[in-house]
Amino acid sequence: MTTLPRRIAHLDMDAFYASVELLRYPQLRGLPVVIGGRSDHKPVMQTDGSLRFSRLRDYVGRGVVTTSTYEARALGVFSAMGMMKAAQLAPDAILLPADFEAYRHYSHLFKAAVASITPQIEDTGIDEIYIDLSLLPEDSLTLAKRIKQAVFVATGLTCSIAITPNKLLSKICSDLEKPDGITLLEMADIPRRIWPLPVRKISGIGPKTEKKLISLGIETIAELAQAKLGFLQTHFGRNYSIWLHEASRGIDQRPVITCSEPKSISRETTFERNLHPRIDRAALSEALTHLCKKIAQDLQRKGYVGRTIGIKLRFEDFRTVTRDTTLATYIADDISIRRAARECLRRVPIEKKLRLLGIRVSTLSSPHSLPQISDSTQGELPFELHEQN
DNA sequence: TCTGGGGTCCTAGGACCC
DNA sequence: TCTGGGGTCCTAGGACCC
Repeated sequence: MTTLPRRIAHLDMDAFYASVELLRYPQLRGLPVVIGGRSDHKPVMQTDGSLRFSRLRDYVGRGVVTTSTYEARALGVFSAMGMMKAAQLAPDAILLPADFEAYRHYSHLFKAAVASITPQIEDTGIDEIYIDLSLLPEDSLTLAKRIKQAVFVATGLTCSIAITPNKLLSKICSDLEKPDGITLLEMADIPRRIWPLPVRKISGIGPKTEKKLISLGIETIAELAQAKLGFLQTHFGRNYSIWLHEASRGIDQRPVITCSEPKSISRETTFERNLHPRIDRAALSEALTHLCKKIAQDLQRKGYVGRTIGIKLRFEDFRTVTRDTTLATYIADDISIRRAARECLRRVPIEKKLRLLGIRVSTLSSPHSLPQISDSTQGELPFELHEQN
């Protein structure tokens, strides 16, 4: 029996957060708009009933750009850029705070629209999914158009879709015709369409690896494909080298994963100003308490308990340290989380000011799916034996 | 340009067990 | 005991993704 080539789609919403904001504020269409920063720059209603929007030039403080419209991108403003730099490049751009509740709402809408066509969907983020189309009868172009139409009808938003034999290629290709694009690609197209691209276009090659590859004289995916596996292995780990070698040839056997459980739940906060471990002790303690309460709510809302509690600290020089501890029992309440986090904190020597504090809960389990204890030991082991106080 | 917040996966060493 | 080898769990850090 021969196996048919797979047909995997990657669907990526176009400038998702910014586009959702434009649905709400259509008067901003065509203008450079930037989403990000703190949430104290919401539009203000004027006495004449019109809205007054903040401008990027008015922004002061920490924060990065979350998303920008294509008009703002044309001015050089991209995701993850510091707000202060963005303000220099586009001082007149409209500034809006991120509204994740609204984005999650539209995320549900577009995913439900695709699910009405096929349930073979892998969730990979708020604004993107993979879809396994292998078993559908229609040709790829018809499917791409149908999916885009369903998404537009459900949300009023456009997306870009690529359909190729695997996730790696579709992920690269959904970006090639943005916005509102359709890209179809087969293995035979790789030399012409994939190899000329810079290595960074491969999802999994980040800034560090890109820099290292360039220093080795490898800038394009074609040059990566020409590199001998043995050569790569002298500069990268064994597994990563094999992956680089295969990725450059468009090889990727990963399946579309239609359901998965979270591995960790975390909350972190960057302070408005760096906090001194002793002088600002009260503020730090308050931040810790707040994070623990939030994460306890998250766990409860999502129906998880966890037994590994970790902290993350970032110092003013940006050095980051983590500590975690695994308990004998699963917990989900803020008091227990805080107690474990405090123990972790005591193991870090803090000699610099702090800019970030984070809390993470991992080794998760759903309370109803906890390993059952046999009747004879119920109520004895392991829960009470190791109860922490 | 001093760089957010929520995640995943990988590596590597040590403890501990058989 | 001058010594083995595999498996699992725990911890810390790093790269990467959206």
